[in-house]
Amino acid sequence: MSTALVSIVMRQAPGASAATRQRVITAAEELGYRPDNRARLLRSSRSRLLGVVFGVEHAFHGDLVSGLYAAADDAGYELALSATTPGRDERRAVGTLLQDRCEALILLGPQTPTGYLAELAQRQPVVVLARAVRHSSIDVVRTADADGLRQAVDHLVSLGHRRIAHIDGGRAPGAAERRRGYRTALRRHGLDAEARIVPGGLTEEDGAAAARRLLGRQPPTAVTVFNDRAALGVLDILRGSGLSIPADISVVGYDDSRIAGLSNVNLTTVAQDTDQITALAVARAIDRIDGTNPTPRELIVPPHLVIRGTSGRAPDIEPVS
Amino acid sequence: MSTALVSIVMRQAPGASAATRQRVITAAEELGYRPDNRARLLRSSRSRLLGVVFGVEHAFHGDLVSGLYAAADDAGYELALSATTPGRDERRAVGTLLQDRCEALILLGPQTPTGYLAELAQRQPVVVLARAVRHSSIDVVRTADADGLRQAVDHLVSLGHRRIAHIDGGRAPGAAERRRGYRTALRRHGLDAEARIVPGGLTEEDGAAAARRLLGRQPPTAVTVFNDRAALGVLDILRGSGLSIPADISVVGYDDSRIAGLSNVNLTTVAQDTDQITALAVARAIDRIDGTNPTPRELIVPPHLVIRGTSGRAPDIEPVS
DNA sequence: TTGAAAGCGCTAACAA
DNA sequence: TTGTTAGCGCTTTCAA
Repeated sequence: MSTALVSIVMRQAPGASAATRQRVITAAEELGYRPDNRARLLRSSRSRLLGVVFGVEHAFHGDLVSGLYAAADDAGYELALSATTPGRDERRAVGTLLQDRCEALILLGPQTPTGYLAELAQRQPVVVLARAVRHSSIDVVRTADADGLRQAVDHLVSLGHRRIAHIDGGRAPGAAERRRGYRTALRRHGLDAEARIVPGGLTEEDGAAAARRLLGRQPPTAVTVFNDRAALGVLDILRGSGLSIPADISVVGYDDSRIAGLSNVNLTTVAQDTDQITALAVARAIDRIDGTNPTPRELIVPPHLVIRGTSGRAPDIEPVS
Repeated sequence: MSTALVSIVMRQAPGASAATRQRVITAAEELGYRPDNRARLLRSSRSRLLGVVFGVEHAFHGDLVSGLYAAADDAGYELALSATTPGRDERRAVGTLLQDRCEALILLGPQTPTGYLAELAQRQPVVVLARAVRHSSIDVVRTADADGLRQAVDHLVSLGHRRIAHIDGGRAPGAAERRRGYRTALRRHGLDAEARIVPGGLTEEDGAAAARRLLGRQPPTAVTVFNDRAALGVLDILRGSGLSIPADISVVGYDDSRIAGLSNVNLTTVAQDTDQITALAVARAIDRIDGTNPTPRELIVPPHLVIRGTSGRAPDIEPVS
C-alpha cells in the first residue's frame, strides 16, 4: 500500500479501485489517521485558504462569519479565522493570516487606515465588508444603508403615516448614510416639513433616552431607529408610557438581529442581507484569486424590509385634510 | 546566504552575527518575505497550536476568545479558531482543528455528548470551558455560579434587604446552579420564607416579563437576575413604572457584560473572571501537552461582584421590628 | 490500478 | 559564524 495511493483515496481523487478505497478507509479509521493539513497545503502550491479578520465584540460579525463559512464551503475553500480583541489589533490578526498563506483576505469592518489596506492588497486580494473604503485596489461589499431607510419610510408612508421620526446612530458606522436615506425618502414623499431626527446611539439605553425625548410634544405616529438594539429601548419606553404598538405608534428597527425575531419582540426591521454579502465577498475573493475579474470594485447589496408586528396603519389622529 | 541562516534570523534563534541579521531582515522586508507557517510547522514536530471551538452567536465566547489569545501568547502558543454556526456543527469545527494538528483542544460551551468528547480526549488533551462535563479524561474550567449568587445576596443583605427575589434563567446553562446558590444564600441568612423565584430567561424581554409579574403584589426591595441582558429588561420595566433605582429597588445582574458597564446602565453585577478562566484553560492545556500534570480535573473559578449604581440601601418600607 | 521518486519551504544536526 | 544535508507528510508525475 503506497502513500500515493492513500493520498488518492483520502482526497477522493479518481484513480483507485473501490476495493482498495474501502481497505484504505477502514485502515485509516482503525488507526485514527487524518491527513496532515500542513503537509498537504505545503505540497500543493495553493492553500485554498481564505483569511477572515473579525472583531470578537461585534455580534454582527458573527452572522457574517456564519455566511462566509457556508459560501467558502460551497466554493471548495476553507476559512482561516483571526480575531481582533481589545489586546490584539488588526495588524496582528492579519499577520498570522499572512503566515498561513491565505490566498485572499476578507476583513470585517476594518479600522486600520486605508493606506495599510492598500499595502496589503498589493500582495493578495483584499475584500472589505461592512465598511466603505474607497481605494482602487480594494474590493468592498456593503449594504445600501440609505436604501434600507428608504424602504422603511416607504412602508410606513404606505400605511398612512406622515409624522415619521428617526432616531439615529450618532457617529456609528452606517449612521450617516441611514440618516441621509431617511431625509431623502421623506423629501420624495413631500414630507420634508415633518422630518425629525432625534440623536440616539447603538444601545438599548440610547434608544430609550431618545424615545423619552420623542414623547415630549406632539409625538410622531411612527419612528425608524438606527438599529434593533436601540429600537428595543424605544419599544420599552413607549409601552411603558401606555402606548400600544402598532395601534398608537409604529417602530422599525435595523439589522434583523436575532432579538428582532423573538416572538415577544416581533420587530419590523431592515435586514442586511448577510447571506448575499458573504456570498459576494467569497465570490469576489475567488474571482480575484483566479484572475477572472481582476478589477476591484464596490458591491452594494440592497437590504430588505422584514415586516413584523411593530408596524401598522397610522392612527386616525389627524384626519386627512 | 544559505536558507539555514535565514531560518536562524527569522526565528530570532542564536547563531548569526548582528551584521548578517540586519542584512537578512532588510532583504526580507524588501522582498516582502514571510516565513511559511505550514512548512515551519511541518518540519518541527510540534505545532504549538491550541485549537479553540467557539459559538459565533455567543457574545460571552467573544470575551473568552480574547482572554485565550492573551494567555496563549504569553505561553508561546498560537490559537487556531474554528467556529460553530447554525450551519456548521461542532464535529465539523473540531475536524478542521484536528487536521491542523492542534496539540490540544479548548471547547467553549460544547453541546456534543460527553461520549464524543471523551473519544476526542484519547487523541489529545481536551479542555472544556463554560460547561460542566463530568468525565475522567476531560479537563473543565468553569465559574462557581452558585457562589456568584451567594455574593450577590450577601451584598444585598448587607445593605439591609430582606425581601430579595430571583429572576432565573430557566433551562439555560448555569441557571440551575445560580438558582441553587440563591436559595442556599437566603437560607444561610434565615430568609427562607422570603425566597421568591420568578421564571425568567436569557433575553431583555424575558427579564421585562418577569419584572411585570414581580410588581404585581408586594414587590421585593431587591432582585437578582440570571444575566445582564434580562436585568436590562427588568430595569426598564421598573423605571417605566415610576420606581427609582436603587432608592426603591435594587437590581443585580450576572456576567458583567459590556453593556453593564455603560454609564447609563451602570449595573451591579456578578463578573465571571474570564481572564482567570482563560489563563487556567491555557495553562491546563499546556500542562497536559507537556505531561506535567497529566490527570484531568475540574477547575472552578470564583466570580466576583462588581458593585455599581443599581444596588443600594434597602428602603425603609418596613422598619426593623 | 498501483508504486517509485521528487520536491513543496522549512528546521535541525552537523561540518567547514 | 556560516553552509551543507536530510527529512517533516504530503501531492504529483511518470513508469510499471
